[in-house]
Amino acid sequence: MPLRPSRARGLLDGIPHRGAAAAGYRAAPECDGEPIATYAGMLARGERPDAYTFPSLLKAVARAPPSCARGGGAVAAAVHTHVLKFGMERSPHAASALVSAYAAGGGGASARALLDACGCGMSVAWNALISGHCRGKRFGESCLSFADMVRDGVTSTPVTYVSVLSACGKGRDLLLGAQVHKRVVESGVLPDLKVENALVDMYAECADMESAWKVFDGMRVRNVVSWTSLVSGLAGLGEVDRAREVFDRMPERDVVSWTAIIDGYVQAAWFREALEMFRQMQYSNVRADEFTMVSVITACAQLGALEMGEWTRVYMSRQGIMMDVFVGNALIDMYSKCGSVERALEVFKDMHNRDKFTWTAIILGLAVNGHGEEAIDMFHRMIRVSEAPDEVTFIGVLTACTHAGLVDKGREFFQSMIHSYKIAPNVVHYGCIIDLLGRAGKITEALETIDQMPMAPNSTILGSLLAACRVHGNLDIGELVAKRLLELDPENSMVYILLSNMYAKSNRWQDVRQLRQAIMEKGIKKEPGCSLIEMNGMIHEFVAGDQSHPLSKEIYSKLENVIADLKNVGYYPDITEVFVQVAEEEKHNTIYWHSEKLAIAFALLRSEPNTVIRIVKNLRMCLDCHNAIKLISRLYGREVVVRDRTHFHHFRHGFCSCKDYW
DNA sequence: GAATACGTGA
Repeated sequence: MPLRPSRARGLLDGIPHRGAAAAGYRAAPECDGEPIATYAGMLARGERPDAYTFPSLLKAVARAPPSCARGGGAVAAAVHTHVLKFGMERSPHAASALVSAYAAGGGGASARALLDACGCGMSVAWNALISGHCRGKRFGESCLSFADMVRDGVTSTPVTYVSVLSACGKGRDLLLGAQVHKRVVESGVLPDLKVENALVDMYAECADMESAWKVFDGMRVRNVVSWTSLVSGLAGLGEVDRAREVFDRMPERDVVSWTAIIDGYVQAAWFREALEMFRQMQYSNVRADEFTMVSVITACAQLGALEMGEWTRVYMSRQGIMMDVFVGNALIDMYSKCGSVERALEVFKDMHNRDKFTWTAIILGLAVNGHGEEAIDMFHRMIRVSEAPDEVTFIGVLTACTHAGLVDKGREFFQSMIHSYKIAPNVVHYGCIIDLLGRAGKITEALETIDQMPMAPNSTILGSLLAACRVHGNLDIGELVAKRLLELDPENSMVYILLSNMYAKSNRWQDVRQLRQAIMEKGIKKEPGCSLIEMNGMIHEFVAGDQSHPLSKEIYSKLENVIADLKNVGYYPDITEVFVQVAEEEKHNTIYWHSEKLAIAFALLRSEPNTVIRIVKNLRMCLDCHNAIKLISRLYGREVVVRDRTHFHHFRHGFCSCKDYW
């Protein structure tokens, strides 16, 4: 095992002769470069570091951006060089810190070698190994290290238990967690607040709430951490209501508890509740931090709440909250999901540290907003800076090919993903390929691909092929796909809508009637359409036919005027996708009152002229709304962005970015 | 004064 650090890259090279800044280490704004500069200054003054210097230095560089040193524990190695230079390798303090840093940075072998060599303060060094692996997200390694420690007969301390329990929880290893619990009880370290908290958290992370409560109830002393573990455990199980009850019962709440409940709402897709909790948090005198803001920005993204998303940046600068890589990534995603690629790109360009999430977010953002070629360029840039793409990155790349109509390129990327990057395609990747082929009109090939997939197609895949059949007028395969789709998902009202649309297009009115009959008989209900629009920081929700908005009267009369205007330029309502069994005239009303039309009427009433109208819809847009909005964008000179369940529609000058394919 | 518990992103 190498005890000498292998090629340490950059981080502390040149110290003490030059300052830290000249040493190839340029602290990014969110990265605290202070301790390194301090260390450099110390050496420059001829002072010798002592046993405590290196642990604090390592703590500081643990937060260094990955671009400074990547993999294999290079950061640890850089510091290791200095430790050796000053002959401090026998210091248990320095050695333990190094073990931890090596393990965290992926230098498991070096960490182990160092541990075996240092021999003193055994428990602490083992603890460092276990927790280091945990910090590096290698939970299995962490657990194995604990097993080795036990086998070597090294005494476990409370810190050992806390570290290994944390690894069990994060690695979802309930079996080992329960075994450690037994040892904890036998060891006699209880009662110990931190160990008990680690137990509660381990059980909560492993979704065993019963055991978590049992430990919690048995605790003589509890603190905010004990409570927060329960809150996040419940939230993680999707039981956000119960999480909220526990949250409300907590004797005190800190920023972590608040973030846990806010994020719980986000994970449960209760985005408005998440924002409401954030509002309450501001009243509670607990300051938000980067973690909180990531959840808040995510909620804004999902709601399409661009104004509020923008406001978070003002808020963060006022509150002194750093824009770290997590926040930056969340912002990129938020702008993308609000249909504002330009702003997403601005954030991307301003980011000093980027990781694979950053690249993936911008690739996806460009791709779904119809900038396929630029997305592919980004992918190549990502490869050039040696950031390794993963399966999500390829979803972005394949989506980009779909949007740019690059069938062959998409196929190439799919192959290179499998063979060069050794990523096994999942059902989503196949979905992209089906979409790619379907969109290009290669319906037969798409169907063949579905049948050759190593997994069963889901309703998304079949649905995308059905949509392709509609656009390309392939009724034969369309009927086939619809049948398979209904076997999979009998309540799927979209199937009937698309199929009926195709029948109508081929003048098969008898089939249209039969389809309608079938729907009536089966009692299939269409999920109500719902559109969100943000206005002056408020999120307004419209459901089809909904009259609950305070300005309802004005909105409906505005809508009537708009429809009259549209009819003057040749609009005629398209009711081929209307399924309720009512008179023709009422069918017209049904589509006039679709939620996105109400939202647009509201926007035309209340928003500033020339501003972009942004709507988020829960379902696929209907044909009629798509036609109507194209005309509205031309007639009123307004840009409209609609994000529906699967696509972005950027309407400008009478055209839609989806080129009528969705 | 080394190792330790709760909440982040595509």
